[in-house]
Amino acid sequence: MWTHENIANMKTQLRRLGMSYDWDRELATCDPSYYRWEQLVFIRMFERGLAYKQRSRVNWCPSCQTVLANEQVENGRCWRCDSEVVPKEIEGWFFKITHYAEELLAWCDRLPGWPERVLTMQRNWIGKSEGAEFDLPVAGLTDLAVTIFTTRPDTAFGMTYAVLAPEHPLVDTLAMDEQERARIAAFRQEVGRESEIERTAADRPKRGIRLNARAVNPFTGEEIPLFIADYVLMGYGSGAIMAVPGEDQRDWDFAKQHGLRIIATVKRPDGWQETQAYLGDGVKINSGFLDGSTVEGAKRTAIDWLVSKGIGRSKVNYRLRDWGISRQRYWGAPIPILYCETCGMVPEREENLPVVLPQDVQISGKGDSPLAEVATFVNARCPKCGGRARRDTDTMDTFVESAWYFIRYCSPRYEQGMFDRSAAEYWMPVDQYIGGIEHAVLHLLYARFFTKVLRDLGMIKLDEPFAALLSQGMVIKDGAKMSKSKGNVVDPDDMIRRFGADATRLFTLFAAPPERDLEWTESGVEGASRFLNRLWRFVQAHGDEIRAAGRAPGDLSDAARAFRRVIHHAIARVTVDVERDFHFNTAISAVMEMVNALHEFERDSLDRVAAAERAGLVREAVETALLLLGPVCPHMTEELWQALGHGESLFRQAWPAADAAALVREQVTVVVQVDGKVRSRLTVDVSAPEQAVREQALAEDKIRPWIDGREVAKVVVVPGRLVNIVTRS
RNA sequence: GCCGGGGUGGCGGAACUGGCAGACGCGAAGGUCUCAAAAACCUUUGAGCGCAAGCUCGUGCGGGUUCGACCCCCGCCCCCGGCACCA
Repeated sequence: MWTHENIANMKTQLRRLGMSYDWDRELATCDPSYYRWEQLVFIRMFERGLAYKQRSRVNWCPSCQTVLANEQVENGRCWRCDSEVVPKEIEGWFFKITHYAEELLAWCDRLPGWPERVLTMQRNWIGKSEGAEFDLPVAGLTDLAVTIFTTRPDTAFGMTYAVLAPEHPLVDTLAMDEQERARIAAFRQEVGRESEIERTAADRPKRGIRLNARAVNPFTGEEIPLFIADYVLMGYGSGAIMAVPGEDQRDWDFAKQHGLRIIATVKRPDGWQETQAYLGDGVKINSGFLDGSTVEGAKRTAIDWLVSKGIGRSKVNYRLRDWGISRQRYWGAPIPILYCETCGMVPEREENLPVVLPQDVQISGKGDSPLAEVATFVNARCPKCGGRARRDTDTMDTFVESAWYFIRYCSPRYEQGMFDRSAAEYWMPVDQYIGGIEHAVLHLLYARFFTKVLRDLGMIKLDEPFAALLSQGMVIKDGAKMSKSKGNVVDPDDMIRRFGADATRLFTLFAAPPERDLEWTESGVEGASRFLNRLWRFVQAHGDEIRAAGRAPGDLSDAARAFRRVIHHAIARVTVDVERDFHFNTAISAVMEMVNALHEFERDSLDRVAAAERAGLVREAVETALLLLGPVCPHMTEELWQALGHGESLFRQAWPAADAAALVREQVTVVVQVDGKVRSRLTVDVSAPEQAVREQALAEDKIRPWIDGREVAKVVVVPGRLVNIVTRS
């Protein structure tokens, strides 16, 4: 209900602003007829292991009472409500987006229509790092080893200790007695107490405790101490590291605190002070068989050695984590999985889809899904054996719904499947997608992932959903992003009431190019309104003249020809700006220039231009202005268009084409510079030969004093632009 | 720290492929109309100097390339965004 009311309000507002959407393709993602296909895809993904359930530590928003995906946490806070996120151990569903990490990354180089900053954000988020993984045997325990990941296998000879994440499962095995177990438990508690925000605060002293067990550095055969420390995270790599304090700043800090040995394995540059780790390039030293090679070479040699010994391999790690999609909310598509007492976890049968979100749900706020309270929903029959079964009570992240709606748009009423394949393959990919930058690693990443999943399920031949992306800026008012919580929102209805939809639209497009933030100022809207009023009044005042006017004659006076050039220049400019760059701001300014010139022409031409010529040009200018401005200010332009006696709508007219002949100039102004400084201007025929222009420039009265007594070393002539006279004293 | 984007008048922003920096709009100042105000219209509006013609300076800072640099190159500074004890 609430959702449908919101949709209705939003539609009213969009209509009021005169937005032309194809409402025939409208769809609601909360409609079971939409999300049933999502449930079907979920089942397909489940069958292929792309959707799986796992108990793990997740991000929990205590205010929304739900799990959040990593992408939905910003600086330790919920993207939606800004509350501090806490860790919580919970069972939930995940989509295996990590399976596509490499492809998602690789395609970042094949999306030339996307802004660089969005691609950068996605690359950062995926966070590929290449290195090696290998085992450190635990001293005295032949069958036990700690697997570590490093990007610097070349520094292995400098490994003077190793560190496991506090939560690392091996830690329990390594603990030797009750006393040590107690120390570990105490340390874990200390670390676990901290919030995400505290834990990620920069420059925090590294804490850790030493284990009784020791490991062996396989490169040197030496025994080294083992630690657990808070600076090693279970969620990345293998949750354990080799520590090389000589070449890693974190290890250096920790080693200094605990009095551990530091070995340099790369030759330092001259004058290097041993006050920090050395991260640069250089020749390997103190590194056995790696000595003498470069860092890059040593990395390869070290990996080859690990492989030959059978204890390690090269390894690529990604920062990207699987997409946690379970939500404990009362919206989003239900997860179509049942738990049968005899068959276990079973997906719903396809013919039983959709699993519909029940109505009349009580919100308990207990941290459980509200659906768990609805007996008629929870209790069901096993699709396999018909016995008693329980439904999964989580719903899918609503980002799943938005991850494919654009494909549904291609055939919104299609009932035989998620989409009509031929329609989808005809329309997709989206030629030009538009969205806010805040979705750089949310929606835009999920949509790319989901598209690839659909492709691999054999449903569509499509690698990427969006060929080109325009990421618009935010609306800024009084120095802050416009938002309800900041209380600085502008009510569109209020703007429309006071200035009209056209002026509101005109200002919005005029104030800045779309990819930049838009600074909202009321005086700017007033300015837009002023411009439109001026045009309105002009057309009212000249209506009769325009309606009576014929076409302007072919042979025009100079003044008329100059003005006609402005008209056609505007057409050319607007066409290019809009079609190529979406730079409506410069397009609009070109129309404003043209309209300004129109006022001037009307004022100054009375005694200089013949009446027929004048009326013809005024008509051409006004009609062109209306056509060019039509998409921006549809209401007023259509009304004026009709007022000028046109029976057919403005929006049924062809887009104007610039008359190449009108753009031609017979004469141009050429700047004359002496040593790069503008000293004079010349008006010359466009066809004037270079030599003549040069001579004319040199002969100029204003130029002579600047070159008298100096030797002219060189004269640069740029046809139609400038003459630069270079002198030597 | 790494990666990306930026830095141009009082403000939002223009400047096409290296060729007149500041288009267009806002704001401001002065004027016309008016008893007055609003609206509208006209003029001025990068800084400095000058009666003027005009001159000098000027696109974050310092260098460089070039006849010529907001634009290209090198070295910095600052702002915004992303990532970050990620091994």
